[in-house]
Amino acid sequence: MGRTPCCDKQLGLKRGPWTPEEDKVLVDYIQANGHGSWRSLPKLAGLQRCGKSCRLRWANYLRPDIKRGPFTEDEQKSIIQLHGIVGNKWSAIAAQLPGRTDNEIKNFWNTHLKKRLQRMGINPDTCSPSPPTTNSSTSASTTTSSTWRNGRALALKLRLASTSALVTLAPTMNVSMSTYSSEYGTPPWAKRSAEPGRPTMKRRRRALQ
DNA sequence: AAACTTGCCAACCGCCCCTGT
DNA sequence: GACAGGGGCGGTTGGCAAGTT
Repeated sequence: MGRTPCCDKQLGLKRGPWTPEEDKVLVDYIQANGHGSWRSLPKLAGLQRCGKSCRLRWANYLRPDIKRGPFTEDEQKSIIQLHGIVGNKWSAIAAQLPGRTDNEIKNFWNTHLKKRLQRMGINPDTCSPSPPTTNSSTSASTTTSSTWRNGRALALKLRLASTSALVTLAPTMNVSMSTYSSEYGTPPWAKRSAEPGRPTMKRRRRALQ
């Protein structure tokens, strides 16, 4: 229904890593004109990229308000707590961490936090102590890819359920509604989506080049 | 020093939702 | 109400650097 073929399928569009020249073209264009329609942006800016790629590059890397550098202890705690509540809703988590991108948080979770929790004997999916993997589908925090296949539907449900959802989910993480609100402000599911364009940590490899 | 393995992360892919017609 | 276009999201992948053998 209404789904268009990915713009990436167009012939002649460049893919892969962005060059500094492309970055500059994109930044200059957006700063001068705003991004407007992402689909038409590449043509207007003179980029051989699809709009989706431009949006991702801007959101994850080029935006000026991106916070670079390692995650602080507080940020890590926040990620763990929020993940226990909303699961793999990276955009919702990112919305609570100014300057961090969903992609960055997702990568950090998968490469650092998940392993750390596992080493501590904590199930990263449920944030509960060393649960025997029972495949219980009743846990709202069960975040395997299959369970969260329709993650956006869940996000919608959370938004609709509003506070009651938090009341249901919070016990998993020992986070009460008042605690959550005071610490993080508006719950992520109360927002339509994450704040667009939270760019990414600079790439270590590139920095070394 | 070379070969191999592991860790990391930017970018891609495909799905779904929202909005306008 | 149905459809189409566009944007956003989460999962996955590819490639490079660092570490190990």
